[in-house]
Amino acid sequence: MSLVLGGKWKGRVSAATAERVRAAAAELGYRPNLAARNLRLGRTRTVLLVVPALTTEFFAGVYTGAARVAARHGFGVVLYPSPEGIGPARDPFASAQSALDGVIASSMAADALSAIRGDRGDRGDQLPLVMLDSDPEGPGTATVNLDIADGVRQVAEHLLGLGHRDFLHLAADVPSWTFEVRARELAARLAGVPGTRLRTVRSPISIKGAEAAVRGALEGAERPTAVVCDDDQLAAGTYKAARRVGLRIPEDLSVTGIDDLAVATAIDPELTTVRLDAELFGERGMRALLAVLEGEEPEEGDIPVSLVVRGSTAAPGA
Amino acid sequence: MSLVLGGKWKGRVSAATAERVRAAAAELGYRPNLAARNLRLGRTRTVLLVVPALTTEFFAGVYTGAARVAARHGFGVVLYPSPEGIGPARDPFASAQSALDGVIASSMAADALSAIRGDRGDRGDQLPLVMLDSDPEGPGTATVNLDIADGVRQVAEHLLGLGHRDFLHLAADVPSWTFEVRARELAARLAGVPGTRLRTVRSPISIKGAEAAVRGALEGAERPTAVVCDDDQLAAGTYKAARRVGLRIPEDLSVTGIDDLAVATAIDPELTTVRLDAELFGERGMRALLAVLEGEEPEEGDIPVSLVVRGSTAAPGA
DNA sequence: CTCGCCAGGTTTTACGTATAACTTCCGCCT
DNA sequence: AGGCGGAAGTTATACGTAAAACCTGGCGAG
Repeated sequence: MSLVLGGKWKGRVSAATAERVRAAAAELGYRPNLAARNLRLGRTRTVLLVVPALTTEFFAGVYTGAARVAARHGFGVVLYPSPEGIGPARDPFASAQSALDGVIASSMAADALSAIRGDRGDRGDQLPLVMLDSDPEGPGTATVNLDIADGVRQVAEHLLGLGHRDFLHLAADVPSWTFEVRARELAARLAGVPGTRLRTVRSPISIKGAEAAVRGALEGAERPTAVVCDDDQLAAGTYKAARRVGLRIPEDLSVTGIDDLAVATAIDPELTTVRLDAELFGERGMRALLAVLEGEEPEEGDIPVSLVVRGSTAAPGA
Repeated sequence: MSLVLGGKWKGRVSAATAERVRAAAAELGYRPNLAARNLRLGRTRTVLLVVPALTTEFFAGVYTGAARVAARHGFGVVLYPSPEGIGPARDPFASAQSALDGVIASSMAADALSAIRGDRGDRGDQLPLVMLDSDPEGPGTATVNLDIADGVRQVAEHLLGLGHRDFLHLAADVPSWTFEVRARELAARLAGVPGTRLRTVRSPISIKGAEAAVRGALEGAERPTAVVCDDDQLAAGTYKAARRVGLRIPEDLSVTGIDDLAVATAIDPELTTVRLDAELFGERGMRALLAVLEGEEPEEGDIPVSLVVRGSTAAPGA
């Protein structure tokens, strides 16, 4: 019976019988029991996606992309949002280990990741692990990254081209490789231009937090002419702070973001930002994991990003 | 061995032996095999959450709340975003049926729901189903609702109190009980006040869509003084349309939303809206499902909502 | 002193699947 | 005609757990 549905009955069962079996299965409404199948096969066709928080469009997009590819291959994707979202579920990774074929994890889920690493360190079992947005030299069977460095370079290029020289980097206060890259790349690109100035302010990723964090830097004569934000939410907070201190965007202050979330076009003026294809990111992550499971080489190369120029950037003092 | 870890070894195994077993299990790094356990017990401690799309903060919050309660009871939550997000995965519900203990479904996931209903109709197996935001008289073992009617009533009250009489209802063009309630309740509340006018415009739930849909209604002398939106995203679109036609908010036009998403405070002025506690919604949904599984009666009563008055509403012609 | 009972421990079975191993039957070649 | 090979079909086994069923030995009561 499993032969027929499994599809590999050539030379084992006659075509007529196969058809009879199919008819009978349909008649009785037969559905294979997943638990039994998983037990027998020793694999579950389920992967774990570890994300920092689901409450952001970005990771919702990553999930959607990963789930789409997964479904195409008969896989399912379960989520492991970081503990602060779910509460103190002790070691859900370890307890679910036998129910997983692999893991995809964002480097932004640092806390969850350390739990995983700890567990894997204790014992020998190596569950395939694909890291997203993470140091290629770091842990993980494979790494899939967005070409954030290129995005930051494009932002710097754009602002320099408009004539800006006094920059403020509104950085996400989250310890993650992807944010290190943004800071490093921005500094590197600006270092080549004489007469530029680059200051940095850190903020948690939220509109309110960014507004509070950046406000002081926008007051007084020493204020920058352009604010480069690690994220669209930080940019939205910058809008609010600018309004508070009486600065017009883009006339008095240029602002850029990264992500191209819905909020980027909800605010006025619409935000110049770097578009990240979250769904493609998820797809690539899942494809990489599938490749690892098949024993193949994962696709190489970072995922390209693109600068979307909107109304929040202009020449300084325009 | 399973006895000790199961916790019900009183009168079966001596305390000393239980301790020895525990020590040995820890030593060997023993982890129970989930597939085998599920097969043996005939239940999986996994529930399916059916949502229209994950790319919205709201359902991300619902998931977070549901997952939190689930984790506390040793349950996991897997997602079934509607097909358009995932692609044509045939009948994932049916195929995963044996791997589920129950289902929580939003009425907004109409397409996915019909698949579920169809499958359940064919056969006798009744998987516990908790409906969210849905007609209490409709299908489902239990129903958990937000008190949207009360929220709409508060919005109407607030605007009437400010002196508004000419209303536009920007309605979500999604066939769902929750949106029917909003329309019905708004009309009912306004029907009691002489001299009021209520028009309706429909729009898909997106900023761009709303901007295009509402723009025409804001031009000309016949324009309303207040726009009541089914959702914060629709409100954000209304902001953009208002700006296009040169209307100031709130001086020329009052706008209200529902949800209290991040976008509500990102836009300027901040949006007067009805706060829905998405996480609590998810928690209640999960608790109801757990109650059903335990054979108990689910908690009664709608979840209260609250009007958050911000800067987008004022007296007409202020 | 013997029987019975019960705490404490060991063996057995079933869950539903996938597949290896085994049986049966028929036709064809030598 | 005998046997041999392969197609078609049948039976057996293992996956790892939970729990029922089944042993065992010691102690108290009659």
